[in-house]
Amino acid sequence: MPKFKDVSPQVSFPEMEQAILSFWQQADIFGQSQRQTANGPRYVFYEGPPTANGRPGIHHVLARAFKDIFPRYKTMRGFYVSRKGGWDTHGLPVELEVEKKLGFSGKKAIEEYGVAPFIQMCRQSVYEYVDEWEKLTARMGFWVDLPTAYWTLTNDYIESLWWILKQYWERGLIYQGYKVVPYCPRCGTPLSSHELAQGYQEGTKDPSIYVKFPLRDQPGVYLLVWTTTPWTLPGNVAVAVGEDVDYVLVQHGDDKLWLAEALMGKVFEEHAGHVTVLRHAKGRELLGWHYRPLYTFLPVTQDYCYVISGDFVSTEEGTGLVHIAPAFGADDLAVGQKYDLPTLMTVDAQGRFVDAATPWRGLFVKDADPLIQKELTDRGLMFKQGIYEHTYPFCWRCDTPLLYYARSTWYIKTTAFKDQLIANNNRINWVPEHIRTGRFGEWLENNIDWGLARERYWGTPLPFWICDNPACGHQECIGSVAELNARTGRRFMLPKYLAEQRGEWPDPQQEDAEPLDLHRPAVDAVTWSCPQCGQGTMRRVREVADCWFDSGSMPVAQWHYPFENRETFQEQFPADFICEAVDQTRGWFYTLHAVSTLLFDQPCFKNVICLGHIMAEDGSKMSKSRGNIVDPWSVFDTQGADATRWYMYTASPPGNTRRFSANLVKEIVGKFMLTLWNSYSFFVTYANLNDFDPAAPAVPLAERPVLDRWVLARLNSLVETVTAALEAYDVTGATRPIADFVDELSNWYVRLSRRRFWNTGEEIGERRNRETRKQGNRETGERGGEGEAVSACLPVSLSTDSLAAHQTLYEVLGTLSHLLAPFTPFIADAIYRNLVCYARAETDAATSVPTSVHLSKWPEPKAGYADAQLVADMTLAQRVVSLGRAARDAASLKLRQPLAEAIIGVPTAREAEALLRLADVVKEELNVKALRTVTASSDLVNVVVHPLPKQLGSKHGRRFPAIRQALLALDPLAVATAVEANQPVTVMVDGETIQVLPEEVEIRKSPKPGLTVAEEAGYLVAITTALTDELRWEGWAREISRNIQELRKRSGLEISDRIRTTVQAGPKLAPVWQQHGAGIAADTLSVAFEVGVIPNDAWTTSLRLDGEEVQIGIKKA
RNA sequence: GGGCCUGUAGCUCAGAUGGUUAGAGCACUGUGCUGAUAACGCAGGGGUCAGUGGUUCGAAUCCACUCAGGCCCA
Repeated sequence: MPKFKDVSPQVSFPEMEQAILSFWQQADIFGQSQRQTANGPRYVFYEGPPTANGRPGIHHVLARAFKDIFPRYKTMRGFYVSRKGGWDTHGLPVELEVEKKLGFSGKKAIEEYGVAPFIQMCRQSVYEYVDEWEKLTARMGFWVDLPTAYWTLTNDYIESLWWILKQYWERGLIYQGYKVVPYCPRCGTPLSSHELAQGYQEGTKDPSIYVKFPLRDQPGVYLLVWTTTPWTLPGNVAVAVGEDVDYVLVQHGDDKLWLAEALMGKVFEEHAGHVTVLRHAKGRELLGWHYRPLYTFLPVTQDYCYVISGDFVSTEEGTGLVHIAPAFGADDLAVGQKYDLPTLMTVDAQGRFVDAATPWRGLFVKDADPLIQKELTDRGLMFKQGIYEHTYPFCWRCDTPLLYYARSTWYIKTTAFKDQLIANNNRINWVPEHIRTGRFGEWLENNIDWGLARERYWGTPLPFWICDNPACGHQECIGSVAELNARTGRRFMLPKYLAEQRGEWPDPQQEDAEPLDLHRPAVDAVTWSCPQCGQGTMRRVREVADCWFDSGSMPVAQWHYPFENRETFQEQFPADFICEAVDQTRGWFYTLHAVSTLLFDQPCFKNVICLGHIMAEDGSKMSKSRGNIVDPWSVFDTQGADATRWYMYTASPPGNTRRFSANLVKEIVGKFMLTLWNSYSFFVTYANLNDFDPAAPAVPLAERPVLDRWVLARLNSLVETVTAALEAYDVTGATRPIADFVDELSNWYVRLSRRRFWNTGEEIGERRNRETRKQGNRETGERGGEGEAVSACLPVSLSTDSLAAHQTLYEVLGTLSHLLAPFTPFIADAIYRNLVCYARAETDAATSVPTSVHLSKWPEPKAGYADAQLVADMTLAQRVVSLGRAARDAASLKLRQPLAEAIIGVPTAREAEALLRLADVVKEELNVKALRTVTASSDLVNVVVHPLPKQLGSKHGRRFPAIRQALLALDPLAVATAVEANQPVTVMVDGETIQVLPEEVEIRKSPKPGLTVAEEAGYLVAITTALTDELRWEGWAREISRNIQELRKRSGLEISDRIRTTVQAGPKLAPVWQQHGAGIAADTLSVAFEVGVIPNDAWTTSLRLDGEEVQIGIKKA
């Protein structure tokens, strides 16, 4: 007879996981799972590429844990899921890391060092932690195809990006415009947001000036405008107001001034009493009013200098009228683009006024501030001036105040696709849902063109070449190496990634070809003479692409589309599922969406899980400086990867931030992992003892006891629930029910069914089993006695009842292993491989059972198992049992002592009936001989009428309190009797007759004094406390059994060891031996049970029962 | 400064479309059960449901504002 591998309840999950890992590796289970589904329908997952120039942290484990679920699940449903890995390699963080290593600060140092060696170091730095990433990925059981991963730095990848840009270029979607960046005039370089964050200084003093802008068509009327940067005024092109802000026109001296009403007090604090309000107006009434430009240094062709609307206008400070200079502010530039206003570049790259700004030409802008203030005062346009203290950014290197400053740059015209972006977004299933209209939707609504260029080194070079003849300026976009060859007449060849890595390029096959790395500086050296003017040279622009463009293009570029893999690309686009943390909404999620919408007018992904961030256990941010980082390895090594994953799935909904610590994972081990493991270990122990054969014919469902049918009904609805939740990408909805099920499996099903597993073919457990067995047989009889046929072919050692128990638990555990496979892939496979593979492989090599749960099929619900009524009834039984235990506890009656009767009161007759159907379970659990339900009129209980607010309140609204009063005023017993008879009750309210239906009130029974009861919300259980001798004897027998078991355990006996038992006690105990001796012997595997003198070499124990000393001795038989 | 999210017991989290006694687990105390369990049961302490105001017969739940934390954009 086949046996399962023995399973100890003591388990080290990390060790178990290591064993499973090496099995997966050696049998290539991941590969097999893909090969066996190769012809299946496609399920597409995109890996959001991490950057491997840092160590993976616990937040990466979070994302990878969620990513892993759906590919595994879909594979089990027969889909082919390719799961190409990916690495993000370009970008400023990499450069900064290398700068730090080299001790550099700033682009000047890089240029002096040399761009070529610099990017070589960048290239090396991105591989630095790849090993560690790969190890962690494998250890946590995230199945992703890393050997074929895409790398954004490969020439193939870059060529695909060039192709995309060329598509955009040809459709006129790429243009040169301005972008406002924080800029250090001394270093001559824009600062990244990282750098910016380092240099904020509080208490910075700047001028605060209020300037009068004269209205063109209303002499003597001015817009009062406030600014802290006088030097930006020559760049002014508009004044913004808030449409819904209240403005006033006030008379001040000879001037009429417009400003926000809310700011009058502040602005006129020195002039209180000298101001008269002439007019009120909403901001929108001012829109379009023109004013006379303060300065006209630069030529302007379009309409400008009028009042526009800006949603950024506040009435916190200033005047509520905001000076707009698109060259010197991001809001300004955005609103300037919206209104097609000119961008007046009055300042040069060193922060000095340009020549056209004649009064201040060549002057550093900050130095010009006082001169401008004086000039405005002289012209009578200065209303007042002062000093303003605020927090302002400075250059972290040289401490120079930064200027917000428009730089020429390249844009992708995403705004032209705003409607499509929004429409496509509405086709995406976002988890959590609010992201679609909230964070992401808002972002799309306020879409601005994508600033594509970065003035850096390590990135995808923009493939734009411009003729250096200023008179010509011819521009071209190159979309492939072939095009580059056509332009230059050279024969460039792109080194392939692997060859690149090994230094094996150029390819000896193509010796005449010229290897070209598409990165800077090599690509910068590729020039040709201008086909347009014939005089200039076509030179590449110096910028590289925003690295978000790299990753956002991965659906195309990971396949080197369209140069290769055209079919694969078609098959693998769009993605069914992606998953990253919320910070990616404006990052990867957006760039994927934008690239795809502009290129194909299609959403790039159909379902997306957007994860919240991980916090430390105390809710603070995890950071190196706080020293509260949790190392994933430390958790994997102590608690295991399954438990870590399970914690992440169940702790909180995916979109929420979640706290994390090894302690919280430990809780999962105790509560979930071990509970499951021990149910499994329990099964294996007894299945082996009893020579259970999984291949034996199944006991028909109808013949299985109610407990079996209950757990199978629960299992069936669990399969439905988990499947439906996974289809909806609801991870919490899939996992929490599994956790609940495991708890009930262990603490209800297994606990109540234990004795059925003790049946080893002798009369073991006979006595205790009688009731359960009887029930099973009774039902068999009712349904036509099929049990006979089944019993006939059973191994002699297993009764039908015991076989049913084994088969039921076997099926439950097997199905559970499948349901758990996507979530906790290790324990799932450990259970599966032992229960399903191990025994079969020995006996029946021909049976083709998949060798891993990850190669097997997702379970289907079995309609025949469904039994909602039974599940509901059992819930009621559990509630009653819980109350019954409380009642016993209150009476200090040990559970081991059988009692005569439990009296149960429930609110409805329907529930009373259900309870009687489950009487055996309840009696067993409460250790009582009989069960009785009581009605409202019973003299054991008082009844309280509880009008149900939900029903009555929603029906009668404001009259509910009066109806409630009226109901409570009636005789409760009369109401209760009516309700139990399903009759309505009539009450009078305000002279009106109102019928209250039975379902609109609840009858709560509460105990009359003197009973040992427990009561909750109208459910009550009372226990009779009187003991007869018979009951007492039975209780003693159980006490003795328990002591013998304890002694067996203490003596180191195996569970299956037989013993010889001798007991020694006074005559008071004689009836116990007479009536229960056989039972005690059976329970304790005693082949001999004697009353007499205890042998010297026996293990012994003693106890007192009702003052009587009982000596017990056992020996191994 | 703006947008989105979060705030319920010491800790982690549940609390359909509002319904009158706000729940579970961990931890703590007592007690019971157990030849599967590192478990489990029962009982106990522990809550101004972040705050204020509103809507309603009725608010943890809906609305407004405020406070705190997170993320993104300025």
